[in-house]
Amino acid sequence: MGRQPCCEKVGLKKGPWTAEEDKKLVNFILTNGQCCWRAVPKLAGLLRCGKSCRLRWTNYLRPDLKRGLLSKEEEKMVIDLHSQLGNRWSKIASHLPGRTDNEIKNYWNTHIKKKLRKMGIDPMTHKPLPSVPPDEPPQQAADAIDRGDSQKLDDEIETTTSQESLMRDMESLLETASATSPVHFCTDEVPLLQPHEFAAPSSEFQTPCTEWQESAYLCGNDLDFIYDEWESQRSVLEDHESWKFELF
DNA sequence: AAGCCAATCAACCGCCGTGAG
DNA sequence: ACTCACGGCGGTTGATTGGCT
Repeated sequence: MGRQPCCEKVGLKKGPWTAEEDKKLVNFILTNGQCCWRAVPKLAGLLRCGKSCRLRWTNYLRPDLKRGLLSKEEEKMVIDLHSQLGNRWSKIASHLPGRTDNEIKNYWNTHIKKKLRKMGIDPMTHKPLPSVPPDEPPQQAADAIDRGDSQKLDDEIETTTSQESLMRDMESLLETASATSPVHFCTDEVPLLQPHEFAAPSSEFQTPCTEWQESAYLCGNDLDFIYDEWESQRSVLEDHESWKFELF
């Protein structure tokens, strides 16, 4: 006997969210806060699975989300945390305010993984990849020799040399990150947020709102209404304990 | 201009841990 | 102790976009 589906799938909409659906979801959550996700679509008038609503909110509509590529510092932190935690994206994301696990996972798979490999570092173990012995040129360089392609050969040598120096850079970078990171824990011991860490003073509470317009712009949808809603209902939110918990 | 391919990222799927009954 | 529903997580998929030929 299999598990019951999380919701009735018949007649539910799938695929990309429309601006109209976003509007409904945001309006509902701003008015009611986050309650039982299973009930959200019904109450908000959405033909979506509760899970889908939660995902849309946490990964895209939440007003405290940052947008755009990760900064150098964030990237360093992700690499460092990944070396300690592995693919525990939500744990990694919890150390990067405004970033979601999905975003970090995607960024890792599309950018960092590639970058580390290029530098001769195994992205899973964070150790040097099994390399070709120094006296044996890499295959591409060997091919260049075979073809007598001196320019290509120069390029390969240049690449190999810069890979070595990049790898040294990365090693020292990781050491620095480990030494300076405020995060100190072993693999199975992830610190929980203390109450003072998420109960933000009211001045900080406004920070997400200042970024909201830009987020709306960057995500391409017409989300000005969300910003307006957010502003107009902020006083309500400030009294809402669950919101404080979720946002900070 | 058109077709192809790779990169990107939002969204989905299915499993797992947890807590209530 | 057990079952079940729920939220959360990580892996994967697929639509879209941009670059190249």
